[in-house]
Amino acid sequence: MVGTMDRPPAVSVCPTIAILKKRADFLRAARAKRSGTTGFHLQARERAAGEADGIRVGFTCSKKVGNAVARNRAKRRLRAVARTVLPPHGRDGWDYVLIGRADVTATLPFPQLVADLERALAKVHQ
RNA sequence: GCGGAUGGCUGGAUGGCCGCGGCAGCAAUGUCGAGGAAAGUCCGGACUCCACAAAGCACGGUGCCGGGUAACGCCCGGCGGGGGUAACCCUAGGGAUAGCGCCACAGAGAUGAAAACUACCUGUGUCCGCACAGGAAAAGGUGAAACGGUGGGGUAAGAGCCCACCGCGGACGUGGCAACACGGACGGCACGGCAAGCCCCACCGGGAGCAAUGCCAAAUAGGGACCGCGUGUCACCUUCGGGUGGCGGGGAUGCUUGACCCCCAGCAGGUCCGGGUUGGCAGCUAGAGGUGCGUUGGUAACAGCGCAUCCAGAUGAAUGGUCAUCUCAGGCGGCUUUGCCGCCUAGACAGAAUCCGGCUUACAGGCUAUCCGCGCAA
Repeated sequence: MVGTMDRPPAVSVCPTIAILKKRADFLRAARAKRSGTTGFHLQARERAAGEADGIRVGFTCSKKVGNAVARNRAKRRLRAVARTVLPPHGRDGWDYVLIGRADVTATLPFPQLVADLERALAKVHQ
């Protein structure tokens, strides 16, 4: 099992991770870089100076994902993936938005989701 | 044992590692954290704001009877009707002499009855084929329904014309709180169905909803346009400023009438446009509370009392992610074959959003109680 448990200790590299709550932030992120994977979509944006500190992340699961149970489950898995991957791989000063997809976000093996996010981050950071 | 009927319960378990929200705490930490339907948003309430004398009309809902409840369209018990061998199930089930409307097709005729054709009887005529007049409403044919049915008497032929039984209506009596049930003098039989077509009757109902509502902060404007009312009148008092009363006008959130009340030079009210915020706090979770046990009343729903116990409050929205083991169901394989082991797959419906009581709908699998029919055994 690769991505599961042996993460580096979240000390030096790890800035605080905040949750996006404002609709405006989501809209701004949607106009920036994006990258699709099998399990989800990633949107990422480097904030202007002085906007906020740390890494910020938001999650979106529309009605297309399914009923309330399916949406919640997809969102929770995305949250778990973000918590695993972002501390080592995310960049300070960026906003990330993870968008769930119908069926696959809830059913794909967890290690694959982790690998997907790592790859997608590398892509948008270019 | 097989088949069936009606309820009730459950809705995977345990443990690592990593997390989230509320509360308490300086902190460490502690503690609590989705459902039987949280769902659909279909009823009923609590709560909040607005409106509110009252009456009438309109509109909407409910609709056998009795009870339960904060209330209900819910629940319990009973009655009528229908289905089933039975357990049991289904049932919008007030009024058709208040009125209107409808009853297709077929049929002569579809609702106060009227009776055409074939057929029946009598009379007259007759070219012996039948025609005309009258009687009758039994038989035939249509239809879901044709104004009682069967048998007998009776008659020219017939007919409730008469009689018996059945059906129908039914004064009255008995039982029941009632719906209703049972009996039934009498009536020769008239009085069809549809009210889930309008309607009538009885009862109930003000409107909008937690994005209700209240407070705070910030920011911008410190606005523009339009509408509506309008400088009443009389009497009395007066310190001459004004005050009181009557008349008149205006004001009622479905409409009309309208008691009381309020207003009638205030610089206020209403509508629209433009601009800003789309933040925080309260409401916000303990209430007609749930559950269990006991007890009292009641057939029951339920109510009273006692004890114990439990009680999420998020707001881009917490209550989880992942791994393992076990459990349960199915499949495959193996073996030491009433069983055991291994591997694989599957574990439903579904996520609180102010809170309660219901209803409806969805649901893998499992457990359980009572009852009925058949078969076998005794």
